[in-house]
Formats: sequence, C-alpha cells, structure tokens
Amino acid sequence: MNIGMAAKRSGLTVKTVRYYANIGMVVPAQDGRTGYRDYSEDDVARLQFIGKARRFDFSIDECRELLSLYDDQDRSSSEVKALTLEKIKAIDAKLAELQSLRDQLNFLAKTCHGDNRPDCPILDALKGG
Amino acid sequence: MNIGMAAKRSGLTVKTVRYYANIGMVVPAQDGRTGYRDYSEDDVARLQFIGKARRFDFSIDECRELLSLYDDQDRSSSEVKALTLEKIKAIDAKLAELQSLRDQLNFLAKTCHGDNRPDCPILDALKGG
DNA sequence: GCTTTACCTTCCCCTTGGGGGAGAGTTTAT
DNA sequence: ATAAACTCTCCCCCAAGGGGAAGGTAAAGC
Repeated sequence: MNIGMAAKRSGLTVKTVRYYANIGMVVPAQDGRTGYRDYSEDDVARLQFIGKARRFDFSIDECRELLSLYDDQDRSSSEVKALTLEKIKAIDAKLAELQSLRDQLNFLAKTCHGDNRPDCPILDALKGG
Repeated sequence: MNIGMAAKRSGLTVKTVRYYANIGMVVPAQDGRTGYRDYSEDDVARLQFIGKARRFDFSIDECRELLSLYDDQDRSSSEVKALTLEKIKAIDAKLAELQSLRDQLNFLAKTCHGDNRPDCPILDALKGG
C-alpha cells in the first residue's frame, strides 16, 4: 500500500513515516519505476509498534532496541523488562525534578501579591543570589 | 570583563553566553579593535537572572519577557505572577502526562515475568491494537 | 481524451538551546 | 621569543520531525 494509507493505518503522519524510512527504522519496498514506497502489513504493524512506544516516551533509539527485541524470536522477556524499568526510572527522575520546580514556583507565586505595585518577589528571587 | 569571566560569574558556559549575545538577550559592549566582548556588572546580573529562570524551566522567549518586566521599573507584579502561574499550569500538565505514562509502564513491567522465556506482555502491549 | 485533483517523490530550511571544533587573532606568562 | 590560554567568527551537529517548493503519477470526472 502507499505511504498515505500506511500513515493512516498506523496513526502517524506521512512525514513521520517517511522519516522512519529515511533513518532505516521501517524501510518498505519501493516501486522501481515511480519510486513510490510500498508498505506491507508487517511494515504497518511495525509502524504501529513504534507509534505506541513513542507515546510511551521511548526515544527513537530505544524504539530501535525494542524493535530488534520484537523481531528476535529468541529474546528473553527480561531484556524488555530491563529497558522498561530504566525508562520508568528516567520518568521518575523527571517527575521529581518537575515537582520540585513546581513547588518553588508555587511558593513564589503565593508570596507575590500580584497587584499593580512594581515590587515583585518572583523577580527578586530570580535576581538575588 | 571578558566573556570567560562573565560565564564563570554567571554559572553559564562561554558558548551559552555567546549565544545569548547573538540572539540579543544580553548584548555586551564590544572592543572595536579586538572584537572582544566586554561584560559589565549589570550584564552579569542579567546573565544570572536568565540562568535562574532557565533552571525554573522558562523558555528563552519567556526569559525575554521576564527580563523586560525586570527592566521595566513601572511594571506591575501581576504580570510576572501571571507568567509564573501559566508556567505552573504547563508543568502540572506535563506532570500528569508523565504520571500516567509511568503508571502504564509500571503496570506492564509488573505483569512481565522478566525471565528467559521469549513471551513478553510489554511487547504484546506495544504490538496489539 | 483531457483536465482537475489528490498523491507521491526528493530537497531544503526551520524549530530549541546550545555543543564541538576549525582556523585565526590576542593576551599573558615564562 | 614562544608557548599557553583566551577570544573571535563560521560552520556543522543533536531530536524528531514540520512546512513547503518543484515536479512526477494516478484516479476520477466530464
């Protein structure tokens, strides 16, 4: 099938699907005369797989790893689990960082009276050491 | 002072300080003969201000806004507060998104036995509709 | 058969926030 | 005098594509 259909079926944009072909993630057959890409059902399945993994915040390189595990019939589930646990750890770190940031900003916003007077504790906090 | 000192005093890299000069955020005086940038104390204060705001997850454009409020002696603190509240809202949204992601991944990791058998619920989840 | 419209292709520039390094000039220390 | 450290500009690089131009192709309407 053509790229438009493959995009629709995988829930990705044509640009994205073309990008994945360019970087060697999902390389479809190609018509020699027209140059049109020709996606198989398996290609679409792989695109869907990548789409989901991306939504789970896996990077392109991590998707590549997952994909090779997905392709490897002899893989052990422990490898996939390890990758997933690592990703969870990274998300936890990001969560903690954002939470701390949120708390600090919230504190500043609370102490700022937010009226027409020019003095502002938020700016003071950014200014001060 | 030279850029190296300004960078050290503001806790930024030379590259970053030069970048801020290029995009017009902190444009120092410049020696006509050598072309060396010449940072004043005020420039350093502004660099420090930006450094902190960046650590608070404000984008470059948001830093620009904050900086112009910082420069404006007649500003009202409400403007700064509004910007900060918006940023908090954005952080909250990101937090919720990451939390949901974390929960889903955690569920998958829990159901995955993680041994040498090739079947893996995580990959199945990525594969399935 | 012809034309319009919808797809497809490659190519190049744009984004965020800088990092890395080349090649050349300057200043400082030895 | 020379070596080290610093500075300058210029250019390419990262992630993960998006936007759009210029041109070829296919399907559908008349």
